[in-house]
Amino acid sequence: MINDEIADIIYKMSIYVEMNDDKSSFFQSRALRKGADVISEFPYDFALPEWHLDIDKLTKIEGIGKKIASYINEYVTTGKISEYERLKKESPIKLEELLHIQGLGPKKIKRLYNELGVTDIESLKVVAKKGLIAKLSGFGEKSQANILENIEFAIVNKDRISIALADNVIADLLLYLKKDKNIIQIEPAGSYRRRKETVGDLDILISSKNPEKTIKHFVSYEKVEKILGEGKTKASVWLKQKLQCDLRVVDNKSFGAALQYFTGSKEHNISIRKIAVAKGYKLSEYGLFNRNTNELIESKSETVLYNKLELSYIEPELRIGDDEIIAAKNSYALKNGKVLKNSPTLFLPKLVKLSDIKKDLHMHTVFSDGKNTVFEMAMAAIKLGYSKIGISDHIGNLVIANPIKDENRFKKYLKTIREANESIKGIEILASGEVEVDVNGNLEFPNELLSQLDYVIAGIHMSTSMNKDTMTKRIINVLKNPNVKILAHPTGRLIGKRPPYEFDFNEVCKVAREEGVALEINAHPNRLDLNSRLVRKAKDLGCKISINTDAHSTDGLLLMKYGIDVARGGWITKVDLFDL
DNA sequence: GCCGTTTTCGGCCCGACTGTTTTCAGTCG
Repeated sequence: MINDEIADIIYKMSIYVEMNDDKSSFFQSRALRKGADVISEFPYDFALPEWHLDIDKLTKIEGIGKKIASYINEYVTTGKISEYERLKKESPIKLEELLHIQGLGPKKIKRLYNELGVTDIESLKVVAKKGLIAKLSGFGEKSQANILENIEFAIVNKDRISIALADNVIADLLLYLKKDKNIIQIEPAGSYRRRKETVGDLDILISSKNPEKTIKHFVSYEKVEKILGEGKTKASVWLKQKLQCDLRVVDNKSFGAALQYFTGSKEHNISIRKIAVAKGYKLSEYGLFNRNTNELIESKSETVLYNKLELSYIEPELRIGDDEIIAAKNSYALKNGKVLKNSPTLFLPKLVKLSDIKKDLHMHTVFSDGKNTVFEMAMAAIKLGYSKIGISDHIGNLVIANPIKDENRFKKYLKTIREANESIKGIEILASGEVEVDVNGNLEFPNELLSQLDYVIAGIHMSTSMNKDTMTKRIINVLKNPNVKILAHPTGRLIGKRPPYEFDFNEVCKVAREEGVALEINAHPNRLDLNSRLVRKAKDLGCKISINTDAHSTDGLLLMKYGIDVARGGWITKVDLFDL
């Protein structure tokens, strides 16, 4: 999303500003940094005209004033922020390069420049090797050695990783951590707990009978490549899986408050803390306190904490600092018989769970590019407790996917599925196909034949870089095909690899609702398409959502949980799901 | 640079850790 690009630039601007020593620069820098945080967590895409063109609307966002609003507008319309270009050009220092080095911030970088002429990693290396850094006041041998060590370390890229990869890393780490018998409670927090599609680092919260021993145990994990910090209550390490992991140990009686605090999002927490303040409380990771007497009110569980603030419990996936808090307020009031002002319509949803899922309508077999047979897929689905699956091999001209292209193969395909359905008990096997959509929005296979299937999934894989209008028409046209019941991975994005294609999402949702076509959440962790934000929008526009794995093997069926994560982030309940 | 039922000037979040000093500034989340 363009928001991340803007946030990144404004964050860098904050650093350039912070290099000035005066007090006003310090606060200016902090405001910029806060703005960058807000932008990166903001749930709507600033590329949408209703956002970046409307300066008044932008400045209503907490933390965004006139200046930052104009930066957003400028970046979306011109692709750059001239103030940033100016700051960068006028600075003799390759700041962005040097900031990658752990332990170097704006202040130290500035002193290294003023006193030793350091402008980039290369010149830093030279003065460090000469031993000049150790001689500076405030620096020392240790600092110099760390800088040299961290220069090598800075080369490693620190990209966000997919939630699926994070799941693997965490599973192994938790297994190890739990060997420490001092641990009372242990829970991953942060964006991992909020089930974001990618995570930048891992946060783990622990309560322990012996915090220091638990920390020692943590940093001794065999997959720790480097200890970044180690204290009495927290430690940070860099894992061999190229991921930072922060561990925090708290007193068991503050576990709930700490879990709430470390789960975030930052924006959500800021809103929650404001409510606390308005009610005469103070909220921190140590608990909810009476603001005047400092008396502890509650800290054991998240639920009671939210309830004390007259909010219903908010599921982590919803904690983005948007309207979930209003919904929680309304839900709480309704449940507790309080008078609701202005007859609100927004309440917290009862989110869909993995155990609610009893079918998967998008999967491939050996008929196209899948690894397993219809029989094997069906058996795997029975194991998962499903009552229904839809076999949906590629049909059309998508050559790389070994598609079904001719009538003979199509008939054989259909016959195989029908026979499997007859012979395999305990599950209903539907015949479908992921049919390629041509540039005009027609299916690449005769409709008379496709109508013999139970339903068709329309899938766009080719000619994806057309302009917005043409793409919108293309999608709408295919939605109007009476055989089509599901639109596969609607935006075509591949996380971190390919941006979504451009089309009018509102218009597509409108037609999808009219035509009774469900929009897919493709549960593959590389796709997660639609994303949570669009799912919420589709739901609000009355569309049904179909969560499918697009499995190409029996193992692929297990990825359903990632689709559920997205659905939950998009406020999806059981009734919003597509039924067939 | 942002914000405001004590507001348009004068405040701005904070706690843990590190490395340096010996009480603290800088960094990080």
